[in-house]
Amino acid sequence: MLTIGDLSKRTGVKVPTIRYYEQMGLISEPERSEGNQRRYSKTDLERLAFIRHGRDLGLTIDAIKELISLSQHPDRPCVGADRIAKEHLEDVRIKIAQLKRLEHELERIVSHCDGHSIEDCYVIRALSDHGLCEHEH
Amino acid sequence: MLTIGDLSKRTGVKVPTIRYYEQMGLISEPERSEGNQRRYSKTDLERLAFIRHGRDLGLTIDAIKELISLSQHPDRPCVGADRIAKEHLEDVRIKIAQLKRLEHELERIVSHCDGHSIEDCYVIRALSDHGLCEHEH
DNA sequence: TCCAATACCTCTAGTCTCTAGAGCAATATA
DNA sequence: TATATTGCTCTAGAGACTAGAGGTATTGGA
Repeated sequence: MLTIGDLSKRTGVKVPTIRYYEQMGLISEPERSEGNQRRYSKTDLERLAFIRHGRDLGLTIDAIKELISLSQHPDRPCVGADRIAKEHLEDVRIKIAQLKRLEHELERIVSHCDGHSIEDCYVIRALSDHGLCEHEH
Repeated sequence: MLTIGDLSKRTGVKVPTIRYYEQMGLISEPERSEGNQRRYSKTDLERLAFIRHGRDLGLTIDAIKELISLSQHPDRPCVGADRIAKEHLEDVRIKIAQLKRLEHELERIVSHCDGHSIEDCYVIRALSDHGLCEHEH
């Protein structure tokens, strides 16, 4: 039996976050000690590690909830889980593309800056005038 | 004189968002019509376009505030503005690198999925067992 | 065994950047 | 003039936590 602090240390999920996950229905309400403190089993530890891992990969709470519910029906085909992962992959790729355009734009802006007065500052001017940008964004 | 709706159409910033920016002190309180409706000048339009542009580039409200206050002292050197842009560029690069690792991980997870039962689903297994990942994350 | 330190409890509110809705007033158009 | 559209304020909600107040349990050392 682990205390919430133990669980936190082992998974790297902060204590208030664990309670938050419980509230959101991601983990079930654990047993309690006589003094009303949460006591966790090894199963709870695994579940939380799963959640942590999903969050690290950028999945939303809802996506993780769905995966958990899928994983509780081991007989069904796993197309659902596959779909969630694929959709997320697509989102990640779009985000990368966006950020790359942004990187480009910022590089251009920064490289034009000569460090003199604000009046001529390319950073300020570029922000004021979209026309100075290379791409739409 | 522009109404808030005109301003919204011209800048692409939604009406409630404009009011929110006013509340946050990003734009000054505009004049009002006799019936208490906001009326904006061309200067307000430029300021809002500046903010919009900054937000599109991913700058925080605070960073934009700082840039605005810098731009109001045109005699000072622009190292401040330059620093803000450079720091942000660095953040963007870090984010891109993170997302790329993630993309890689997700690709691997998805490609292993055979579409059969959950029991053998690589998506679920990968989330349950960090050891199946290639990198730390 | 007692005391202090630490960890835990609940509850509320705050973070950030908006977005949505209720209920009502002003303005524009036919 | 009647109606449609747009505007107003205020409050609450989104997502995923985080922080703090005020109090209780548990643990380790003297």
